[in-house]
Amino acid sequence: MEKELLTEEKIAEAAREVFIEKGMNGARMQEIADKAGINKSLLHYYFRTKEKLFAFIFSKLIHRIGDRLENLMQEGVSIEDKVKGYVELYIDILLKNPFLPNFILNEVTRNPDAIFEGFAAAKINPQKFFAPLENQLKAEGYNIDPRDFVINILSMVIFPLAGRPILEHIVFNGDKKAYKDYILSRKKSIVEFVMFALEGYKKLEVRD
Amino acid sequence: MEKELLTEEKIAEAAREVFIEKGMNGARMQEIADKAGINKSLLHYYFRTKEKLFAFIFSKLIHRIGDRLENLMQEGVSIEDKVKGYVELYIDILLKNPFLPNFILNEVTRNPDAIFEGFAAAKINPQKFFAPLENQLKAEGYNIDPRDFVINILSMVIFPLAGRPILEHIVFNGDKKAYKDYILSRKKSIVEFVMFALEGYKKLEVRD
DNA sequence: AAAAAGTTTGACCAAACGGTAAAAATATTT
DNA sequence: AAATATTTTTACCGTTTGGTCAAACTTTTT
Repeated sequence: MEKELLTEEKIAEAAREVFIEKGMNGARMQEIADKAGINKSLLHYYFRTKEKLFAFIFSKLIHRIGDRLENLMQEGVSIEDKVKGYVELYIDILLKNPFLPNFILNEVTRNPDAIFEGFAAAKINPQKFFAPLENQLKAEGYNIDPRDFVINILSMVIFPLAGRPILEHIVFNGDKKAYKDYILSRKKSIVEFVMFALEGYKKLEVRD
Repeated sequence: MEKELLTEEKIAEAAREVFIEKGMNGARMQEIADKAGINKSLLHYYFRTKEKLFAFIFSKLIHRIGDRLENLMQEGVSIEDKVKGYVELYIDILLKNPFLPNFILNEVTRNPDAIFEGFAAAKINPQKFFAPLENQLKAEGYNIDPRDFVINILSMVIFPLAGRPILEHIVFNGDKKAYKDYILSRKKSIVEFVMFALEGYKKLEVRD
């Protein structure tokens, strides 16, 4: 009884890799089995269907992301330091997991309902997130919609990594090192760009 | 001879819709045939393989995008007006084609080589694009890396539309109208955000 | 050590898929 | 109108894919 730990973990790790790289549609149960060094039947023994295996992997992934978001909401940290911390953390994570952004964008489009159950289970709560942020922005004199603030930063961090092949080819002529150096340089330049923009919102009258 | 026009166009339109929504892997020849109101064999009569059909559709798409990019590079238009024009044009296009960003991000990851042949054929030339832009930015006193300038704007325009299901659910609690209104409001707010940021770059010393 | 429970394997299946071949229908040329 | 070329349909094929089943092997319980 209860010796299943090793095998199940090998499967989970293999499935995570294949799913993230190929997506639900592109992933093959055979490939996952091979990568885990086991039989395809054994895969169905542990996770009866592909759908169930996928749901399991995705749910774990979302939980990890939810936890990380939570950690970013500590009080007593200035807006600038939050921006800096967020940008650095996520660029590092995404550089190590190049397929993650596309994977999430994809699956969330392919099957929204199933995905959002995962979000709900991970207790990702936007109101707990936006309300304090809005207060802090106002307290530090930045009169910007907190949604714009968050979404603009998210965009500038994630998009260049999600669109890696495009940038790498079109902007950097296939020079992988130049691309990676550029992405790393964005740790500074995004913070700079955001803080310059925020400076402009200091001068604005309070709106509605 | 040469009556093939109608059928071929019906196929192209159906294929475009299915490919953009489901991607190359998710698309089914049968679904394309059904949507075009024809037989599956007839589909293979016009475009022998799925790969060929996909290449044809993708190539047309890239060409249209390349043309639009070209139009945005006219001289004699201020940076602010270029930002404004670009943001408005692309938000409108992407609102009408919700699956386009994810589709391109996806296919470019799935099969880069084939895709970049398409880019090359569409004569998308980054150097012709970045050099004049850098000059104009400097001429107007904005000491910012033109790559940051372009990529940040691209990010802020495309990402919230590529991640529509996520934003719609997490930020707007499934309220589609609230989401769409917000995206439309970004036509102004992105320009504002960018111009505020650019203001900061005016004060910077010229860097290498 | 026998029985029972859990794990792993190999052989196999039905459905879905991309694709083909030849007949049938339609249009074009002579 | 007969012959020719083109377009469309019908029926089918080989592979791939997710999934099953019973047998074999291993571990745990009695």
